[in-house]
Amino acid sequence: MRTYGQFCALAKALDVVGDRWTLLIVRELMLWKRARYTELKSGLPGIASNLLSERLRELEEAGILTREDAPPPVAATLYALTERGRSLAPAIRALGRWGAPLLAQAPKTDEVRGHWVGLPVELYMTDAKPTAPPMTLQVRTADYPVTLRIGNGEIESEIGTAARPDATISGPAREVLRVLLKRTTLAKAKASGVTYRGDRSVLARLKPAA
Amino acid sequence: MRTYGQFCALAKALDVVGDRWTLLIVRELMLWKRARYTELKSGLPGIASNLLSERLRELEEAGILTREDAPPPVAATLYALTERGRSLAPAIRALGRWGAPLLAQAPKTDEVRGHWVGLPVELYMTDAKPTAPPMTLQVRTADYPVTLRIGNGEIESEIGTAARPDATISGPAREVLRVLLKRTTLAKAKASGVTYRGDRSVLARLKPAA
DNA sequence: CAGCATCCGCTTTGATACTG
DNA sequence: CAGTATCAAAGCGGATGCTG
Repeated sequence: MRTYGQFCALAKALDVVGDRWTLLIVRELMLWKRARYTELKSGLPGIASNLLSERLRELEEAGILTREDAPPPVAATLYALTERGRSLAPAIRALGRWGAPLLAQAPKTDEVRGHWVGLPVELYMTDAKPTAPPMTLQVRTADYPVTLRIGNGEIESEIGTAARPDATISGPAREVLRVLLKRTTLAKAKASGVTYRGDRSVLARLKPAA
Repeated sequence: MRTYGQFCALAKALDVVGDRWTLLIVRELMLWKRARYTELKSGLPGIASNLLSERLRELEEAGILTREDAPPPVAATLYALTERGRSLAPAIRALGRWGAPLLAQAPKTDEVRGHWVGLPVELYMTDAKPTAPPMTLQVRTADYPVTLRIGNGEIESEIGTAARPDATISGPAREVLRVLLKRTTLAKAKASGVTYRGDRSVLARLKPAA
């Protein structure tokens, strides 16, 4: 491993997570909680297969993630963050907040994944009615579905479907994200292909966090 | 410039500051406020000269820093962060906090620069007596001197000497840093070559920030 | 001397192919 | 599906040279 060899906390952090793709792999694991190799690859468009496998090995050695063999029926390796890995959340949040304004000028050719919407919603939005009973919003875009659980003042995102969501929002990921982040209204977004079914008050519970 | 091509705030941030050395250059500019090329290079041991010049050009294009020619007498280029560049502070802080535990196992061969102590002190310490009049601590290590101004609940570090500091701490950078971060006592540090002259209450004003 | 630009050998990354 | 193998291209580090 190439290191900076500097007695500096920032340099030490970059020694571990400063390589290309590394923080994006951590992002994927934050969203997936537990993911298999191909799921990670699908969320990292453009990564070379050998690079992903090399990074996963380095991150395991650094104690950022663990690999565990799934139980017999499916026979696969599952990757998950360790506590140390999850503690990267503040850094990812800070970098994400810094980078968010750049999304406005993002080229249309940028790759989008439906499950990415979970990250900004968790990072930038909060529960507007912490004392109300928890609600569930199902997000459906082109690829993986995402379930948002809003309650107790917190928002959690999880990849997958919910049994009985209070509402469902569907459409192109970029437009759906704009609605969830309150960058546009549902009415305007409908023209861009966004549809919403169910309880409108779920959407009303999303509030920008400071 | 190589980009990830992902519609994701984190990826966008890494497109700009994810290259090798880039965040360390920003760190240097946070400490120097305004620095010339050779000053930057001295704080980035190991960087190739052409890489530094390339990164500076990229960062200027990205609006992270500006370059201005110093007034005639000295004829040099001065680099300084823009507001956008300074807004990377939360990200650097978060990454630094994450990396700090790794310093404990840092090899003795790691490079150290005296002015680096300014960063952790600004990031992790706070003014224990916000209402007391401001005080000044002069830090002297092998290379550049650093002035710490403690007052109004804040700590500011600046490279350079103060006219009449309330106290002066000198010695090897690593040991001085341990004293300032309260990882050891002044008495114990004296055995490692740390000396302290002046008002002891300056040191008492440094308190770990949460 | 400050601030690069050039050249060269080495390492890392990217794209694709291949295997249990 | 979950990687490993291969190889070309790009990036990096170190040395050196150039220009005010």
